[in-house]
Amino acid sequence: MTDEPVVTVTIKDVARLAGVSPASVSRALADPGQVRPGTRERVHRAAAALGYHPNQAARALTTGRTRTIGLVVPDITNPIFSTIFQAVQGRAREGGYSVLLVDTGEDPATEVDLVRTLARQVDGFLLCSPRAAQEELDPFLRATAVVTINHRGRRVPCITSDNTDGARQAAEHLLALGHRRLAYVAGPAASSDNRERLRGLRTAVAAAGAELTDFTAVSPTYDGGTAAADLVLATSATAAIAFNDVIALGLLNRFTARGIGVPQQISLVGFDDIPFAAMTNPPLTSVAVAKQQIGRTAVDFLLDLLDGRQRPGGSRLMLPTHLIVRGSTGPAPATSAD
Amino acid sequence: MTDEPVVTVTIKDVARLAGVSPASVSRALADPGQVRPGTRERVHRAAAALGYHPNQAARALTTGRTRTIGLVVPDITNPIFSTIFQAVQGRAREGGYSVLLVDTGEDPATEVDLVRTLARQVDGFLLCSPRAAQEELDPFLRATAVVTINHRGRRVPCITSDNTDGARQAAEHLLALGHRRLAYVAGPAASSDNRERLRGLRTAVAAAGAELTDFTAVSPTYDGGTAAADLVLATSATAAIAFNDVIALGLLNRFTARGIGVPQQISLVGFDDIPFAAMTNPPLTSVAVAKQQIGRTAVDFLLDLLDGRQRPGGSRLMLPTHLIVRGSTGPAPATSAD
DNA sequence: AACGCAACTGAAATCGGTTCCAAACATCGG
DNA sequence: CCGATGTTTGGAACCGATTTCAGTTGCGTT
Repeated sequence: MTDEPVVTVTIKDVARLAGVSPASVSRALADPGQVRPGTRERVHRAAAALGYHPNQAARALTTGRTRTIGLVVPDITNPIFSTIFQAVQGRAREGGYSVLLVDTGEDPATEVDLVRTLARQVDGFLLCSPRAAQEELDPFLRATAVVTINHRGRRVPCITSDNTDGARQAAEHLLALGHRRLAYVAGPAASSDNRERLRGLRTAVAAAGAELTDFTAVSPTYDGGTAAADLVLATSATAAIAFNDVIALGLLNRFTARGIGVPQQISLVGFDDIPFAAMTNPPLTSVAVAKQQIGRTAVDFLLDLLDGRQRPGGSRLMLPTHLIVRGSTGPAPATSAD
Repeated sequence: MTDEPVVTVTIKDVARLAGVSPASVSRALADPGQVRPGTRERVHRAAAALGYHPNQAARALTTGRTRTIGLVVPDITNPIFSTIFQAVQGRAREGGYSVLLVDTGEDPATEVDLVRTLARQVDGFLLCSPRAAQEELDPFLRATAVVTINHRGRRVPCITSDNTDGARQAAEHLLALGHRRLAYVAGPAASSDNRERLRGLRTAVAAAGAELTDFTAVSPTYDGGTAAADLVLATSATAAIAFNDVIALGLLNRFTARGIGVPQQISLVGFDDIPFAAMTNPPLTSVAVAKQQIGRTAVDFLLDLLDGRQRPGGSRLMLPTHLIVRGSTGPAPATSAD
């Protein structure tokens, strides 16, 4: 049992051991060019010997930088968000940042509240699929650095997916299979993703002279999907598109439970291409988004913002989407062709 | 466009407005009993008027408390961990704490490394299903407050599930269905959960005079499961138990892909009872653990530790598990009864 | 009215870094 | 060899809170 001293080792301890002033230690560690090679060497050796790790709180106090970024998501159990988290954490760590994850439970009020109380503790926020109204969040966008993900804000840097095109791909796939009556199970009204997906569907469906009905799911969750399933079946739609895969899985489950064959009687398409989409029976056709790149780029944008760097291409990026066809979509049933 | 001052409002500003000293503001806000009702009233009004939020970094510097706890998980995309995160965040927030989520990517070295570098930034850690060897983490257990989840450490407070009993329930369920040759697809060797589950199976299977083969999955993930599926089929086992549901889903997928009927030809049981387990076809029989209570209690234990409170019952809790029978388990195939 | 005690308040020290400023030192050209 | 210049370095102020310590106030006694 090593009885190592649990006392905290401060910059002064390092300074004493290295035989320099605390100021020099700070410089040697932060900006090696400021200090003579010999001194730098001694400082580094001393720091290593003592196992010195700077106190982030003290550093934050003077610099005003916490080196922490807040990632705000509606529901971390949705794999789309946990995957984005991993990408964010990876990139953040490369830049020396930690990630404070905030789950708002899909509740706009909670979202606003948490952002407000945490605003002073982070250098900036990554707002992922915000559910709160733009106006609610506006005050913070002014006071704190913010990059939005999956949401096209007014003058905020943002990373989005090409939802309109993804929706078009999904619709055309279904239309090509002979479907003429489609149903869309929508997500949160505040979600710009949702609006864009709906718009993409409407355009493609209208161009083909087909029909589109839309419902709003109670919540963009599995249970929201099961609840919406019967509504979809009550229409005579032969294909359903869900706002996201989690809803789609809920639909699938309820369809199967009611003995409706997928895709024999109804085809089903989701969004996001979460890993579980490939595991269901039948596996789910889905519109894939670039989760990794979304997460990494969002961090890049935020760090640029914090460091006052200007992006050459501007801080708005729209990433392409692509349809992944699996077993949940098939030809429209012959019996319902009228 | 409201042109509100974006300048930070400090305790001095509040003090000036309230006509008292900063010290009194601090007292009025922190400990209302210390200060006269009239003063308290004025301070609160001033703070509210200015929208004062104390600077956490400054507070952390004097108090030595960051009011942040670190939750370390192997893989946040595994729903068991994201669910635990939600429970942890909920309870932490009630106590005025934020949660720094750390995903180690199932890598023991990363785990040790991240814990080391973040140790100074949090008041304590919740180590969830740690993959690193006990000795590796020991130094931190001394220096930082730590509560382990899903891992029985030596003298560390811990929250675990009754894995042995859960495994027993699973085994007896299968034995009752007539299965005589079982296979266990194991998880990480460092996981005490894994060891206990294996032990529980061994005991129950031995008592019934049946057979148990075990394999170690490449990783406790979906892909690990698909990879292990063929190994399982190569034995003549009629039932497989997986270390967790994610592995089980991988097995299920591969079984289905190879045309093996579940449960007609092979029965399948997972652990954790993640929401997706109910969504597959067939839905997965699984051993449920008390995710919510695990997360909440872990926070309680950690806060007790930080505040120097002593738990009456000691800081070790084992929560019961229970088998949830779904469609993936059925009678052993008659043809293979020998 | 004077006294003692308790409750309240403010000044100042402190936490552990960073950074400005000025002093010390080294380097170079003339 | 001297002064001018540029590079390193240490001292001290500062960030924004908390907390100790001592001083002030208010109140109840006698």
